[in-house]
Formats: sequence, structure tokens, C-alpha cells
Amino acid sequence: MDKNRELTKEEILKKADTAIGKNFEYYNYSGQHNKGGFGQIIEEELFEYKANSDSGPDFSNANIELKVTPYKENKNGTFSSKERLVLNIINYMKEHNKDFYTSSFWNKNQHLLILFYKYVSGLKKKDFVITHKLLYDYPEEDFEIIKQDWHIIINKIRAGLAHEISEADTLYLAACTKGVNSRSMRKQPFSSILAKQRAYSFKQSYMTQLVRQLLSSKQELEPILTSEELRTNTFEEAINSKLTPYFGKSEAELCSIFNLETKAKSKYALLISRMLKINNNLSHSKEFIMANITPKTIRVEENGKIKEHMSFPAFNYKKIVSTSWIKSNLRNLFETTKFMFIVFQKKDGEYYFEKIKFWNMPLSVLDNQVKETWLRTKEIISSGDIVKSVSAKGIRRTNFPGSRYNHVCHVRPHAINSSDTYKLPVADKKTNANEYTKHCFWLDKDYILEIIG
DNA sequence: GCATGATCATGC
DNA sequence: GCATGATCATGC
Repeated sequence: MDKNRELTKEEILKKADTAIGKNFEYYNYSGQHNKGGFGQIIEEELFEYKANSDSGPDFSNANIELKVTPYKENKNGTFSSKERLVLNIINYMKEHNKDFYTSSFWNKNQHLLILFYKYVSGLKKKDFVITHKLLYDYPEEDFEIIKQDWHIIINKIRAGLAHEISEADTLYLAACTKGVNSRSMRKQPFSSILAKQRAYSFKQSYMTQLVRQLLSSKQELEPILTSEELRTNTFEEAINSKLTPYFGKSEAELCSIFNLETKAKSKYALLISRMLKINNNLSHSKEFIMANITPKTIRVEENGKIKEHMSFPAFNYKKIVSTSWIKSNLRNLFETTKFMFIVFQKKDGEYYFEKIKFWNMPLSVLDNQVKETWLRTKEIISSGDIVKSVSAKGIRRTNFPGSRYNHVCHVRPHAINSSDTYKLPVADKKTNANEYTKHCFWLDKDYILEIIG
């Protein structure tokens, strides 16, 4: 049976083609299998070999690794990958003394055959249909970034920081947690601290772009950097060196250099786009979309302080009370988003472009202070204890954790006005309101200041 | 003066 | 119409 793992590339692709348009019931899916079951079913029922946990690729002769993964259609008609694509588990004790080309990652995943099926909410699993196949070979400029990502992960292991690895450390190739639960802890070579078991993975944002290229005829995204630029510099170095000529210039100077007359606040991101010589907005560039990088402008005042805290999307009260911290939107946001802080410093009444800083939230802060704020918020909502007092003018004071709560993260309104609301799961005790002004989590300005140093 | 609540502006 | 980035207004 396992001789089928010796198939040639052409034979494999031909067999894969026969799966297009078929659902999992066709392959005797009984609903008994676990989550990874679809991959296993395709291995056993379509390619007729026994699922294995070899360190080499599934098809050893053709050097192809088989993957089966879902995508979904969004309300606005676009498509997204439903998940990150999980590859092989990282053995911290072994991987650290490899180089990229001898790594377990490269040994197993040089060529991927990805079968995409369409996930539809409410549909039974057996009815999901395989709609597309992709023989994935690393595009040149992606490959340079993926090699850099691999080194970032490995360098963290070498520094004895495997327990601090986060998905947002890297751009396309990430180390995501994998295991039955968070208690699946593993040894690491240069620290006695146990680290969560992690696997190499392609980020969901990266997979989404693969799905879109495959399913729609839309133009490719506009890249900022070429593979040549990435060969001699890291991503961050390359971006920095493109911006360096403009450090120290005032907002007015930059606007005149780039012929920009807008007064809109978005002009900062627009200015950066011009400096990087791209036509689209920075946040729509290929690298920023695929790596899930969010640009944020920070203006430091003459006294060295920041005026405003940093806001995030408003949260849904009902959703928060029915979610655990581990599965919360907030944790997911900080675990998977890298930020590019664009820093302007005020001097003599004008803002000067000072520097940029790439940052993602350390897990130690995420699972301590941010978690603390989130849990407290959840508790307040579920107990109906939001409003503390109402002033004569009708201004409501709340019990939500404010900016003095823990110096990292707090809760404040984020709405068009006070009547811009979301429904409450439990009516507020003091006001009997069953909906409340939209609120969101904010990062404290002093914490931001600390980050940008 | 700063924390906190409320609101504005813009773009998709 | 709403999400998002950003700023204003009130009052302790």
C-alpha cells in the first residue's frame, strides 16, 4: 500500500484532480475522525497509503507534502483562509543546531500539494467540497522572507527564549501552538523553562492571499521590496533603509517633497507609502497584508509624552461573555498582529519624522496584564455591573478597568456617540439598559511610549 | 492636569 | 452604514 508514496509528481497531480468537486462523504468520511481527519482521509482513501508521522514529505519520491485545508466565503463575497496552515512540529532540542537547508522544516515542506475545500457554516463536515488544488512552490521574494522567519524562530530557541516565541514575531512562516492543550509543554535546550509545543505554520493572512490568487482573477498585491533587497537585508532593515533619507524631516517638508496637500490624518501612512515608492496605501501592500502588519502613527509631544491612548476595534459584549480568554478576539489580535509604529516628534510647534519601530506584543504581557483587563471586563459585563454613577448631565461613569488599572491595557468608549451601542447579555443593574455605548480595549499611552523607547 | 467619557472624520 | 483612526470635552 505504501508504495503509493513513490508516485511521480504527474501521477500525484492527476489523482488530486479527481478529487476536485467531490465532498468528503465520497471518501467515506464518517464524522468519527478528529480535526486533522480530512488530511488523513485523503491520504488513505484517495492516495491509498497509510497516514504516517515521518520526518520526510508524504510523497518521498516526488518530494511533495500533502495538505488539506479550508477556506470560507466572506459576507462581502471575498474569500479568506479559514485557518493557518499547520506544518511539522518543531523539536526545540534538535532544530537549533540545523541551518535552514538541513532543518526539519525544509526537509519536509519543500513542495506542498494543497487541496482546498470550502467551509460553509452550518453544513455537515461530510458535505464540504474540495474545490481547488495548488502545487505550491515558494515564490522567490516570499522565500527570502520565509528564510528570515525561520532564522528568527531558531534564534529565539538559541537564546533560550522558546517559551517567548509568538506568531507575530515573524512575517509569513510562524511558530504556532500545537497540542491537545496548553499543558503540552516541551523542553528547550538553553533554558530550564518549559515552552509550549509549537509547529511551523503559514500564517492565516498568508494563506488567505494564496486562496485569493487561486479563486479570483484579481491583480496581485503590490510588493514593497524585491527579492534582491531581501537577500542582503532583513525585512525590517530593508524598510528602514528606504525610510532613512527622510528621518528628521518635518511634516511640511515631506508634504512638499511628495506634493501632498491633504489635511487628513491618514497623510502619515500616505507619506510612508510615497517614501517606499508604492502606489497603494501601505496597509494594502503585499507584505503588510500577507504578514498581517498594522501601521500606527504616534505623535510625541514636545514634553516627550503622547496625548492619546491607542484604540482597537470595538468589542461585542455578548461575544465576550461567551468566549474564553484563549479564544478571545483580543488575544488573537495581539498574538497574530505585528505593528509598525511610525513616530513623529514635535519640536518648535512642528512634527518631525523620527523613526519607525516594528513591534508585537510579548506573550508575557499578553497573558498577564492584557488578560487581567479582559477578564475583569468580562466579569463586569456578565454581572450587569457596568455603570457606577450617572452625573447630572447624564454622563455615566463605569466600572470598566480604566487607564490606571495596570499600565498596559484599559477599556473606554469607542463609538460615533453614546447612542452607538451593542446589545448587552445582561441588563445593566443601575440603568436597566440592555444595550450600551460601544467600547474597546486601549493600549495605555505610557506603555506605547515605553515600547518606542 | 489628567482620567474618563464622548464624539468627529474619513474611507471602504 | 459602519469600522477605524483620531481627537475633543467634562469633571474629579
